[in-house]
This record gives sequence, structure tokens and C-alpha cells, in this order.
Amino acid sequence: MDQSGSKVKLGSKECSAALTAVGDALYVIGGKWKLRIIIALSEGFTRFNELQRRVEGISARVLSNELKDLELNGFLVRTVQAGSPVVVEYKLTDYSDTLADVLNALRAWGTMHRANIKTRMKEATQATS
Amino acid sequence: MDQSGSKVKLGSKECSAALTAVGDALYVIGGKWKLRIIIALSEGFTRFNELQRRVEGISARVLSNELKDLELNGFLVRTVQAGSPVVVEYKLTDYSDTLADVLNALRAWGTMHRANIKTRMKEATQATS
DNA sequence: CTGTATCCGCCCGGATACTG
DNA sequence: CAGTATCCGGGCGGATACAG
Repeated sequence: MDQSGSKVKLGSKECSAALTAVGDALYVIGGKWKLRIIIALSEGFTRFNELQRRVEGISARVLSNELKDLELNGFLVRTVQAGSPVVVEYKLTDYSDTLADVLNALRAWGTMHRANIKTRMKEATQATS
Repeated sequence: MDQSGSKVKLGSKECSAALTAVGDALYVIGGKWKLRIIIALSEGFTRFNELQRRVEGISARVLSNELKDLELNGFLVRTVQAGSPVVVEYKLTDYSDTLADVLNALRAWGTMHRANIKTRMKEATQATS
């Protein structure tokens, strides 16, 4: 089959490295909400309630926790401007830009996969009809 | 409950598309184990117990469920060869190759992030010393 | 070996109410 | 608006025992 190097064949060291690296990544940006929050922020939504509306399905409690977590990991900064209405803003840091490749890959794949699923369902319909 | 056509109705479609696409992706390959199992499989481990040893920390029950899920989503195929010891093998499908970019991006980022954390800790040590 | 079934504790996270 | 506190139910997932 792929013995003649058709697939990516890594040495055992690089293999565990892949497992470890992806594990590290998932530990920080894994979970249901982290990346979506980052996307919403990248779209220019900075306020708490804006984000909650934008990231559909998230509760205030969870959003609050996730934001703290993201701040701890250096992806965003929380700023408070005193005033008549106190303005709290969340803004992505430069470090969050390092996720660009991950985000792009995920977005591209998600788009592709959705189209693919539709095709599968159509075929299934035809086959069972 | 949002009655007003909350579907794609915004001027900037790309933004909501990103959220949807990444949401789709996370729905399928999100979670603690999926990608790690795929990596282990890509390393050539095909047997159940091999995978369980390779994907550190996963229990038999969870591994079983994840494998079913991955098979349902077309990432792998389960084959059973009858014999004195029945041989069960899990093999990645071509469709799993579409995840290459995602995996590479995640691996690269995880590696970068780990190095970055080390640097931060060093600096913190120096600052407090 | 390759799983499945059952029990069960724990924690995630929704709902609600409340504060500043 | 921007959260926090509390309650609490469900489910995720570990441990164990068991089946093919």
C-alpha cells in the first residue's frame, strides 16, 4: 500500500511529538467555545453581551469563565474604562494572531465537510428511495 | 428564541461563515480524543489495545465510543478478520487525509506554544529572582 | 484480545436571581 | 451593561466485571 512513502511516514520521535504537540494545543484552545469566542472577537465584537449574542448558545457564566481562561493564556486583554457607563472591552492580543493557520485550516475543513455531508445525504436519499 | 431571520442575513457573510464552519469542524473533530486517535492511527497503530496504549489516558469505554464515532463520520474503517485470534483493525480512510492541514497547523502551533510557555516561565523566574 | 455493561462520582454548565 | 452566586440535573467518563 503506502509502504513506498505515499503517506507521511514519521519516525517514532516525531510521532510522539505530534501527539504531544496536538495535546498541548487542545489543552489550551480545545473545548466547545474557545475558538469561537476568538473568532467573534476577531470580527470586532468586544463587549460581553455582544459576544454572548454572537457566540450562539453560550451562557453568561461559561462565557465569563472562558474569557478569564483566554486572558490567562494571553489571547486577549480585558480593559475597563471608568465612566458614566463603565465600559468593559475584550481585545485580542498579537499572540492570538498565531492561531491564524489553525483557524484557517479549521474553517476550510469545516466548510468542505459541510458540503461533503450534503452530498452524502443526497446520495443516501437517492439510494434508499 | 430569535424570531427575526437570524440566518445569513448580514452584510459580511464571511464572518458568520467562519463561526459556522469552525463550529461544524469542532462538532465532528472536537473533544479531547478524536484528533489524537487519528494521529495514533496515522502512525500505523491499528489494533484496539495498541491505540489505547498509544493514546495515553483514554479508557477502553471511551476509546470504543470514539472509534464508533470516527467510523460514523467516515474517518476510519473497522475490519474484522475471522481466525484463531479474531483480528480487528482500524484503518484511516482517504477522507481522514483531508485533515492534514488542520493537524499540521495544530501540531505547529502546539510546538510553538510550548516553547513560548517555557520562555515566559524563564522570564518570570528572572523577574522575580 | 476486543470490546460491552453496569455502577457511580464528579464536574460541566443551564437557569435563575442578584450585585455594581 | 457586566458579570457573580447558588442551586442542581445530566452526562462524561473512570473502575470493574463480564462476554465473545
